[in-house]
Amino acid sequence: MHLRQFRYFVAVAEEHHFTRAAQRVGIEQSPLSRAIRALEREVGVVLLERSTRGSLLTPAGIVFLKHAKSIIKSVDFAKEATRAVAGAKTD
Amino acid sequence: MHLRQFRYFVAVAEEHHFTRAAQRVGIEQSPLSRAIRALEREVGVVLLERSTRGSLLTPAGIVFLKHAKSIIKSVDFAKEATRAVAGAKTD
DNA sequence: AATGCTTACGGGTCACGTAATGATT
DNA sequence: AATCATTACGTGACCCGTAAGCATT
Repeated sequence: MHLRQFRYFVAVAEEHHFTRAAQRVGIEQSPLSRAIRALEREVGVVLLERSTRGSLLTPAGIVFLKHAKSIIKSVDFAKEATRAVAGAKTD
Repeated sequence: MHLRQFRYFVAVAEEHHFTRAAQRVGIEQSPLSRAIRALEREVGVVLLERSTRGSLLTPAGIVFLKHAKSIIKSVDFAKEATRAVAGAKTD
């Protein structure tokens, strides 16, 4: 499970649209579609309801989105906090 | 940043020893060493103090360890919660 | 036909294992 | 010499982009 997948999923969830989400994260629709499928496979749950007019979150997807955003923030914060400690030591 | 790296790091941090940590996570010392180095490079901080008798956490490593464990738990919980919602729907 | 997502294929990067090397006791 | 960690090298898996395909409006 790569953190990249979390960011990809958040983008699709917020855009309701693979094409726009792909532009937002800087890749093409095709690899984005695969990445989301892989994520769904890993979690074992369908997170998005695809249609010809875009993609909406399933109830499970809504739950996962909340967690995913929180985890991304946690990771960023972990890095910052760790750097702060190291910086405080070396400075 | 792969979540695997978090698990690897926790193993080394808790074992104070690359060889034992490698056994614990099911890979060899060599790739484990590289993975930890890559993690340190990505965070931009030295997390472990290596020696011939093992490896101990730096102050920054101690901080990162706490966050890493928390994040791993969060990810596991996110999956469980998401599955629970999906399960509740289909059952 | 147009839009949106998915599958097929080829190429580059990444992660692993084995083996050799470096460093400290 | 023994122990612990780090490069060196080759192989298999993974991720991306391009292109073709399928479904719905």
